Amino acid sequence: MSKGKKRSDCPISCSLDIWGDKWSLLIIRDLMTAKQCTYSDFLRSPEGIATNVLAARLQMLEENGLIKKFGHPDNKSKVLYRLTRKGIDLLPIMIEINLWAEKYSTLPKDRKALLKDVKKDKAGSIATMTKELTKHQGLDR
Amino acid sequence: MSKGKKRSDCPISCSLDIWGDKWSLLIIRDLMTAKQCTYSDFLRSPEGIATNVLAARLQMLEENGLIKKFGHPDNKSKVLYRLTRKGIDLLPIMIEINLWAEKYSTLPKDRKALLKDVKKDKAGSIATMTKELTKHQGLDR
DNA sequence: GTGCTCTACTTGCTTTTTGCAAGTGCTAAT
DNA sequence: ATTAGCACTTGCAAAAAGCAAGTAGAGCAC
Repeated sequence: MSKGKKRSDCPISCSLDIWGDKWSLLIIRDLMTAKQCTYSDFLRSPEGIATNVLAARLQMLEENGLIKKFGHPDNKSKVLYRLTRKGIDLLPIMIEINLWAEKYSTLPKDRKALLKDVKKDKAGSIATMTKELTKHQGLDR
Repeated sequence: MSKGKKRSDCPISCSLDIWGDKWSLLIIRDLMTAKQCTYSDFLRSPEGIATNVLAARLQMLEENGLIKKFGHPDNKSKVLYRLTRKGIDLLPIMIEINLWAEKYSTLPKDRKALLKDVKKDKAGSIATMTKELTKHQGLDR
């Protein structure tokens, strides 16, 4: 993946050039649920990403403006990763993936509860969740 | 990719296990726009998938029930690939990817026109497009 | 029928990417 | 001063992607 240029002008293809691999959306997922993560938070995720692959993905996601690095407020050796607006805007895609997966596979019950609300008012809950993420990343200021 | 088992119970992760690579969604895209494709149709797409990779993806997508093979009505040596319901249901995800890409990159103007309608009434146009696909695959009977 | 073409793949080989284990450099706590 | 935690890097083997060429069956053309 890394620095490959785009394969065509198709929006699907261009999007996949950025985050169309097995790991990128899991990083985004972690950031959407936890709001901010350290490098080792990502490593702790159940899927078990390899550390060198994680480093490569984080760099690519940052280069493409989906995430951003911050220093930890009270620990110089810690780094925090957060979503940018461009990253937050992947939320509708994530929601739809969840809904698709719900229809075609069995998922954990905590996810099911969350999706119940979403299905009642998709646009509304996306707006609410987006706002929450936006605020937490300090992007509203 | 191929036969790997699932990495976790997360719906995002499970979905990516099936179609989370650089090529699968482009195959789905082709089927959504063309309704049915032959092997060589896929090869002709602008991104230029390698023939062995295409064969592997088609097999995986069929094994996972997203697409299905049919014989060509008037030519035994031709094969037609079509979406199943499970594949058609990826439409909302594809739409959201298009919308995201529209916001963050420049896209061809024919796509822009299509998205204009979508933005006016997202749920409505997804329903219409799904119905059209469903009918064309003969899944309504 | 023989030969030629088209279609849907397969095979073999090189290059790139992934996965895994171990290591490095910096910070912070004991 | 030693140890521990964190954010990576490095080296190497295994897997996947990319590329070129080949194969098997169907469908004409003669």
